[in-house]
Amino acid sequence: MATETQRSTGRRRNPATRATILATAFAVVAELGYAGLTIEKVAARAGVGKQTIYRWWPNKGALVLDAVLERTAGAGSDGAPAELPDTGDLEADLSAVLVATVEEFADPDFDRALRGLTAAVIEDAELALAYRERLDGPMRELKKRRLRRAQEAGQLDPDVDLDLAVDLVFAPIAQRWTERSGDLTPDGARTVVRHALRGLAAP
Amino acid sequence: MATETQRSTGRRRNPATRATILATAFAVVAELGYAGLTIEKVAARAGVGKQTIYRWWPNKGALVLDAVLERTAGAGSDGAPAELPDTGDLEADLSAVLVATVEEFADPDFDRALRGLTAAVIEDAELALAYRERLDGPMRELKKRRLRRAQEAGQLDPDVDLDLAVDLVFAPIAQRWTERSGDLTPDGARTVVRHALRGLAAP
Amino acid sequence: MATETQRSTGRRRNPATRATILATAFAVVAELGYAGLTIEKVAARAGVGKQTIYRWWPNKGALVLDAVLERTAGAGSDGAPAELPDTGDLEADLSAVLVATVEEFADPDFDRALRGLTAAVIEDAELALAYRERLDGPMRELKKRRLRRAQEAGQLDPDVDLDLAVDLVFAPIAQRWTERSGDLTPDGARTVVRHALRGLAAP
Amino acid sequence: MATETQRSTGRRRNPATRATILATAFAVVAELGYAGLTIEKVAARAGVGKQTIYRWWPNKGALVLDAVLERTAGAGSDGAPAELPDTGDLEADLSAVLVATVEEFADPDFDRALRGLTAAVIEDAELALAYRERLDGPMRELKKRRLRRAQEAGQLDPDVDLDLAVDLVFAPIAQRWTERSGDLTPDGARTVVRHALRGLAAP
DNA sequence: GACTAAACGAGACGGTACGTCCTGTCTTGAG
DNA sequence: CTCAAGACAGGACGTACCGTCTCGTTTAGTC
Repeated sequence: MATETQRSTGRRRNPATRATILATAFAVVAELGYAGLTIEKVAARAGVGKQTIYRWWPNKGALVLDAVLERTAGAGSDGAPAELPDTGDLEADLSAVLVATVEEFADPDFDRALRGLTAAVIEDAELALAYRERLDGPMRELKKRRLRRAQEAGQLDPDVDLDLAVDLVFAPIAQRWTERSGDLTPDGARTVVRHALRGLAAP
Repeated sequence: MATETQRSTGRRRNPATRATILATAFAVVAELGYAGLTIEKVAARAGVGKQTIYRWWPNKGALVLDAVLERTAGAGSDGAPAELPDTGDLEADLSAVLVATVEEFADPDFDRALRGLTAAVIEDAELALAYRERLDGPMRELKKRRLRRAQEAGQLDPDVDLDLAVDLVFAPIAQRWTERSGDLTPDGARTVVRHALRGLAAP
Repeated sequence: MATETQRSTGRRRNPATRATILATAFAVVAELGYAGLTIEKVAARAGVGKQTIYRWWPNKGALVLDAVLERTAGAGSDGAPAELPDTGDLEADLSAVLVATVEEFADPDFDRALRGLTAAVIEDAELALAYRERLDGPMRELKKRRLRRAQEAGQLDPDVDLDLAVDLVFAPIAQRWTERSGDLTPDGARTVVRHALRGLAAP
Repeated sequence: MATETQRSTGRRRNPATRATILATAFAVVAELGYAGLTIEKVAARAGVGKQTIYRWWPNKGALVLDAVLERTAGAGSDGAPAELPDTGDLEADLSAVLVATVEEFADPDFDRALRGLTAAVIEDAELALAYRERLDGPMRELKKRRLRRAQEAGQLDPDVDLDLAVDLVFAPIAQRWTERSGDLTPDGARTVVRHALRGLAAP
């Protein structure tokens, strides 16, 4: 569902159709949630035959993953941002990123769509792999890059594993979102970053 | 779905039926996952009419929550453990708890059942509330109680919010589980605890 | 469902309950038809337990038969009329009876209730027997009595079978009702009687 | 349920499926009666999805009507007989037709199927209309045609309405069948015809 | 007056069927 | 070869009733 190979002959895949389907899928999952999303509904709303969806996506999860990817990639003018901010102040930079995330969660459409995708990912190991490779992975790479620079600057414990560092900084807020538990505010985010970084600081 | 008020007359609810349904629901979600769980399947396997399930649980999510609760409550002899270990060594105590969690995740049945419940919780706000009150809440209370004692003993920053502390210690491992990302090993758990506590320590 | 033997001891059957159930059953079948009639609905509307209905009637058909019987019996002041009119003018007398029948069919409640009963009777041989014995039979006896007097007075072919005579006079209108085919008017009824009697007259 | 308009595109209705469903429906109603007929049972026995039945028939009644029609139409090699017998002897001709009807009633399958249809027709006014137009109507037309020739030949009262004539001849036997009352024998049929014709004869 | 037994309301229960929705596949004609 | 349309077998949904089964209460009789 990631890279479709080019067919040699016959009518080619219509990119506009692909875009319509993904936009419709996003809209449906945003409105009705993952459980309420149906291939038939997407096909009907997109004015597309069911087969056209089944031809290119193996299941709901793959479709929603692509739909969310298409939307997040389209956010920046030229796709995803190439780099996290680096002002030299690590705490401020990470706080800014986390605050941005919190603000994204505040958009009901994005919230519901991402909840749908996450629900699918939890149960479907194969989809989880795709999710990590195509959505979470690139973002995590950016985070690690920023943290590596901090580590090289001596702001972080040189022995700490960067994946652990990412988890410590970002997981608490993510979990509050999934479980709708703690407060999901900019201030809450900043407090998390402060303590997480204290735990990762050079001893 | 928790406390049903007593009806004045008529035949009473059969507790054995309730237990059978919950046990069957757990088995089904453990075997087929949340998406593969069907009220019809549970009814058929439990030898019960569908209406008997719909009479007492409004949807799949509520049923699975009760099924998981019934199972975890039944784990200890007298229900849930009243208190987290307190040897005086905070890091060791929390590590023990997190390692136990990691080991629970290793049980495929428990893993799939909990994944099912979590998937439902992510999408259903009402269920999320019940989940927090009945499953997550009591456990979090225990954790906070242990941390409060440490805080009073001067082992933790006296200004830190205990909910934040819980999140910082436990969220990273939880997220690794949902996203099947980082390693879910006892050693990984211990490393998380070490750095999280360093971030929460008295300055 | 007809004659219940007296039990030696214990609480007796409440006749008011019986009446309420039958009245409710009639109302329900009049409103919703036989297919829409439900023991549960009757029980609920009558404010009665389902078991109380099942205790005394084996099925919907028996209940509806009793309900219709109760209603038709209650029509006359002292129950069913003991005799058909006998003015000496056979054609006029039979026309009067048939016109009365046509007018009964015009009452929507009675129409629907009787349709319900008839639908049940067509499929249920046992109920058909009870229907003949308790509803159709007595009425047919009255008709035959009137025709016998006419036959003895030489107004009818002495060789004609009286059951055949009843069928010839009354079946055409009955069939128009069941099939909603020909016109169900007093004039139509009178025309049927005229030709039927011509076919039964002494040669 | 009679004439489906042609759709512009998409897969066409499979006529073999239609035939299988109708044959199965006839078999089921013949075996279990109308009350015992279930869309689910028909679907299962026919190896067909329920939706395929609901797509083309709005309810049990319409299905059974089509099933009976398909069967009776398929009786003759080229469908229904185009004309009633006409030997010049009206009484003999009508007797032959009625005797044939009585013999059809003797076939248990046909009897139960037709009882099912009739039960549905009694309660459902819309179905009754379809029944008259598609089953009863054509047959009645044939009967009227035969009677009209007799009327023109001076064998019948020139003033008598032909619909009344049909009712007088055929309703008595039909009613005996529905109510399982009088005898349903060839001799009984002949006696009915004799007296009915006497009542319709030229004065 | 206490005891016994059935009638009665209420409603849980194992089932069956309803009519609808969706799945994933297949077929048809148009492009 | 793609695509929109839509038929198809299958299966689950959540609801409505079925007829049976407790329950606790009420009402007669019998002792």
